[in-house]
Amino acid sequence: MAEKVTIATVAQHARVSRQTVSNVINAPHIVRPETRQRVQDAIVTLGYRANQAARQMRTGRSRLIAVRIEPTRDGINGSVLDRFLHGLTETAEASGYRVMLYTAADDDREIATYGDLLSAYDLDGFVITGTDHGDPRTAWLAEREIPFVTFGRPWDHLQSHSWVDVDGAAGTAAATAHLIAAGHRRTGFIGWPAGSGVGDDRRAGWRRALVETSVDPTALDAETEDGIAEGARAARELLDRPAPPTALVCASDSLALGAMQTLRTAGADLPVIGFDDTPVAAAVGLSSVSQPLGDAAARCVDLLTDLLDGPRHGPRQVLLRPALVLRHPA
Amino acid sequence: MAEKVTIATVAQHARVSRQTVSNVINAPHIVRPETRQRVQDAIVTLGYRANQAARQMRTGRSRLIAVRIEPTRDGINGSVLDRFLHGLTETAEASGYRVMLYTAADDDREIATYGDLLSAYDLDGFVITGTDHGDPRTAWLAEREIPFVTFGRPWDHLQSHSWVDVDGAAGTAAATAHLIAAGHRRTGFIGWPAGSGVGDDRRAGWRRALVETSVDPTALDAETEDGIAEGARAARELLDRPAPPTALVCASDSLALGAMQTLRTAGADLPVIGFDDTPVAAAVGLSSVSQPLGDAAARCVDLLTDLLDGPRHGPRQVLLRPALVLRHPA
DNA sequence: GGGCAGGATTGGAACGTTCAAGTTGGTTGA
DNA sequence: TCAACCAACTTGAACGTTCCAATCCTGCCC
Repeated sequence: MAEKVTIATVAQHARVSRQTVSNVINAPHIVRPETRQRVQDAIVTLGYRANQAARQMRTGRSRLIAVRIEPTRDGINGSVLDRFLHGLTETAEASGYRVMLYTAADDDREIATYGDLLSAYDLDGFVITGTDHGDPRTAWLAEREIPFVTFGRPWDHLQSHSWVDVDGAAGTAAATAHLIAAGHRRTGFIGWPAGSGVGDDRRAGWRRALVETSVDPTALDAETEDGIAEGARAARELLDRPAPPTALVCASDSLALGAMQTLRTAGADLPVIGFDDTPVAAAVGLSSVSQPLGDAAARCVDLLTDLLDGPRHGPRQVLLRPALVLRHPA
Repeated sequence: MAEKVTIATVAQHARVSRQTVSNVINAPHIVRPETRQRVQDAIVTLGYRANQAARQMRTGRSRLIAVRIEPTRDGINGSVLDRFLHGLTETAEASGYRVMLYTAADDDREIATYGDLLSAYDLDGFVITGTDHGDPRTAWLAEREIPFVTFGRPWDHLQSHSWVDVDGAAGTAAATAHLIAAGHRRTGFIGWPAGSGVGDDRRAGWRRALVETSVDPTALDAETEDGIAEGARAARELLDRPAPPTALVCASDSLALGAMQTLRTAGADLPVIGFDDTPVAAAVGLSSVSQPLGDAAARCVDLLTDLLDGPRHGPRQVLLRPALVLRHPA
């Protein structure tokens, strides 16, 4: 094992003081180019790497950001997190940050974990996913002025903190417009009960697209909880109506998958478009609205590092457009 | 914001020295019970939490373990990582460790990242997934005596380091036995080309189950790369043989899914069992061999903390039995 | 040539913890 | 009676970095 190389080793090797080495690293512009070069050479030669713990103790900053890894929800939608985490880690690395994971069974314990992570590890910031109306977590963080970004809009006060989200309405609108263009004026929708921000948003996009072509959406709308069985049931119910839809847009791939099952057993051949572009959709040839998760993760890191490193400007928001992925059932 | 509470604050409050507080935390048995209680009360009252950075600087240990988050492979099998990570994080927390993520495009860069993580963050250990024959990463770590555990057997020298794995052969054997018990003596297998440790293992289980009932496996075996289309092709090829199988076991859910497609279009109704129990399998009602990922993750952490905290004993190995999840296609 | 401004560099101190080497005070044993 | 010992606790130093204040140059102007 090689000797431990510290800032002092580098200083000695480059015949300068510790502080000058530190300056080369943290404020290169105040060091004379000639000296800077000599120090940089020494750093490379010795393979020096700044010790984060020591830096952290002095500065109080850890260059660490925390993300919660959720106790795998229904599984079918869960795999979304994978891609998001990967994007997050990758972008964070590029900005000199690292990602730390944590879990929590509920909001209260999650908040307790914040305290722990902050005082024990000096965490710099948080990325929060799956926010709800009046989320206690964001309130807690905001109150203490701890930097954080949410992936998902706060549906109550849109401007109060930084967030990144995907424009679900634009996604369902695009899906609906695609079906209308293919001749399906009566495109139905299976979505979640009103009240969830995300669900309402996705329904709104579908509704908008229909209204734009002067079709009344009310008779083509089905509300149900998420799930394959629920989707199947809702599809059956829609087909039994007086003027059934000739195509379907769904708020999730789970619902869409259920709908496809109903259609197959009923021998009906309506096009269905899901939401989230999960692996399942790809596997069964289901068209779906795809969230740009890599981008979303990258923007989350950007907004967070903005809060951490950047000059003091208020919170920022980013709304990304999803893409429509068209497939043909096998 | 509350005043920062350090070990000195606690010491003052409990009328003891810093060191005694430190002892209460790290070596309680050497402190008189009475004093210990007083210190512990002070800790609770003040809400003291040991600063990791300071501890780390002194001890050289970070209580951090690193896991790679992979650049989402084919998606269908990828969602396995989610559950594994969650289990890892949860168990690590219980043992007082935290999980840090990293990415790397290839083995070389992964090794470079090890160096970075070790010298900058003083990482205590690594959990490595997806190991291959003669993996350069494990060699690098072993050479430097850095604690690590792999999820997946090293297929060359089984005893050289700690690992956790799932007994794939037991899984396919159970699946095959189940089908045989249902009357399918000619149970076929679709697996990957010989040479991959995991693939060969899964094939071996199927083969063993057949041989036990005196059926010759050779004519019922198909080799192909992983993928839905490949699975479909292999199934067609198997069905065209002189004595086609009456049931199928597959090395992955992707292959199984492809096989199911072929069977449906061919109007054949053979039972199919996949491997990994991915969300896709659950969605389409595919029976599958389920890996106990939560357990596996927990055991990984156990073995790693064993290496880190425990008394010096050699590497250990854990082989977990997978479970057969039976479903009925919708 | 002496004074001065300002950029470049330096040395001491501090962050919060644990290690190593103490100091106390009480008990044992010859 | 006093050395030796032990348990319980304390004190100073060190980990590697950055902050802060001080010092050293260098060139410029009068």
